[in-house]
Amino acid sequence: MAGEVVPKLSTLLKCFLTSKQLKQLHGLILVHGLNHLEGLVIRHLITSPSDYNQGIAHYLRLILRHSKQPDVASSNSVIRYFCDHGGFQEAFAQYVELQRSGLLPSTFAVASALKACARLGNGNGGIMIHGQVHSHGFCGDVYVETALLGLYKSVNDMETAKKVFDEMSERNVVSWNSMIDGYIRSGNLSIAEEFFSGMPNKDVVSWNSMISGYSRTRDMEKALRLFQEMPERNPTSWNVMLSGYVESDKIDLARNFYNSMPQRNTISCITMIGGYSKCGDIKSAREVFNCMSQKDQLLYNAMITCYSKNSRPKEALQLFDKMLQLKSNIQPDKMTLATVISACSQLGDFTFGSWIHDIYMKQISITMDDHLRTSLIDLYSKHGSIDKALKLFHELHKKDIISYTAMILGCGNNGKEHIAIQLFDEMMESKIRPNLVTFSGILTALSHIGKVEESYKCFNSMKRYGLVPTPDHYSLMVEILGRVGRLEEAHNLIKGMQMEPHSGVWGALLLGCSMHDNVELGEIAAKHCFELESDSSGYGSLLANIYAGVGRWEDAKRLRKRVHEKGSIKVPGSSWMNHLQE
DNA sequence: CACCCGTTTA
Repeated sequence: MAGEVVPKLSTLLKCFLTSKQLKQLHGLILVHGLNHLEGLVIRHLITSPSDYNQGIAHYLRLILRHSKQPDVASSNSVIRYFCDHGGFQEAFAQYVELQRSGLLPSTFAVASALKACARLGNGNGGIMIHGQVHSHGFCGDVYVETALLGLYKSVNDMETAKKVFDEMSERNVVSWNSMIDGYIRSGNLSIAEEFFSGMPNKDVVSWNSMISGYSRTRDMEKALRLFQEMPERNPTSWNVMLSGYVESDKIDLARNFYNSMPQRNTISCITMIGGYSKCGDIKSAREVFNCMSQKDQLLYNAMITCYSKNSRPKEALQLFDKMLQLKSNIQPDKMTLATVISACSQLGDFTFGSWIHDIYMKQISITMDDHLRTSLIDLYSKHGSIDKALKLFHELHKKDIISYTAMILGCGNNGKEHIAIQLFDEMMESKIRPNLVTFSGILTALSHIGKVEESYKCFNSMKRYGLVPTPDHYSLMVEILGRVGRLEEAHNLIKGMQMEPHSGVWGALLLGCSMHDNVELGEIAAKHCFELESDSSGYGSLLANIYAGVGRWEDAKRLRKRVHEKGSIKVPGSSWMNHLQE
């Protein structure tokens, strides 16, 4: 029977089969006891042009795990297939399984597993494989050794990478390029230069890496010189230059360069969108987006992020909607959803945000990761579901500055100030550097519980982290001082500011004055608020309250009338301004 | 086996 089936099966497998059809076919193979044909099915799966996805990965692992005769060749090819298609977790897991069943991996499988570890940041897994490399006698294989070098480079251990490099019996251009990339990423541009000039044969990647090194240090003159000198360019060369201009905030130069490019791919387009997003030019970003005829998921992600980052959550959600409506079968991924959840938080659309968490993620089988958790922490915090947010926070695999900050803010705004302080201390102990947003969060928490001296300590410590307090931080300090009635001190703090205070700073002082019926400083604060803000009705009411509080009913009445009539108070021509300017 | 893009916090 097998004699007949094999040619038929081979013919069949040459056709395009959906993964569902393949599963049915595989079922038939098992039913007829033709287990030796499983290898054929696997080979078809990993060479078929259809996209790699979790389903196929899962299915392949299932076949390998349950096949009667262990098939080393298939296992090895599958590891390589996973790795080449970004399934690093699966590649590593499959390698471990192969190892466990006592089979000998091929050099390609070892190299792939090492690459997978490098990409996953799984240093320990990689080091484990390194040990096995010795016992299997794979040392001397340039692919394996270069992958090993890549592993140490990816965990920022250039010392060991260099050791591997020095001990290699044979080096190829990739080994050299990997070293150059490693030194550039660790900020050792001069060592990278040495390797670059010392290597026997440079290829386009070597040149591109060096250009990206100069781009990173904002040295666009050197980058351009190298770009002009290089013997041949590929699309990456152009894109590296482009991202250099964007990174150094030279958006006009970037645009010129973009226009002069011989060909533009999705990456060029995403880079431009990112550049425009950074300088708030949403319109130009959208134009670039629209120009691209073939839009993929990454492009959508970039544009949705642009909207979200620039406080346009409505547009972000609209574009997300459009992305889903398309017939072109673009699936959102973790990154899309993290951004969309952030847009929901900004809008206060808790219903949609939690629907994504509770239902949609399961529907499209997207698993939770730390980025998603962080955006959900923010969503739940803003909705007041602080316990849910805390639960997510404790489920994080790696707490970073963003997640700590989101949680500190959430606690500070939901009556859990002491947890906020605790988290802040915990964060400092784990040597995570706070940023400006973190300080906004912790100062908010301290403000709510009236901790003046702690706030000062906190505020003054910003310098130590190379942070310059923004007007928002001054606002918080003024609010804290104002709350306890230290208004003169708050005023002095504002006067000592190195930058122009915005209306929020004076507004905080005005609020403090209204709580303590301080007319004198209240008028000064109000005056600044009216100058800085076109809609001053809120400030006007506050000042009116102060007048009323000290019994100046006429002034209060007159001011309230103006607020009521105009909704805003123009500085010149106000009858009571004369009084203020005395 | 190497180079370029997109994820989360006020």
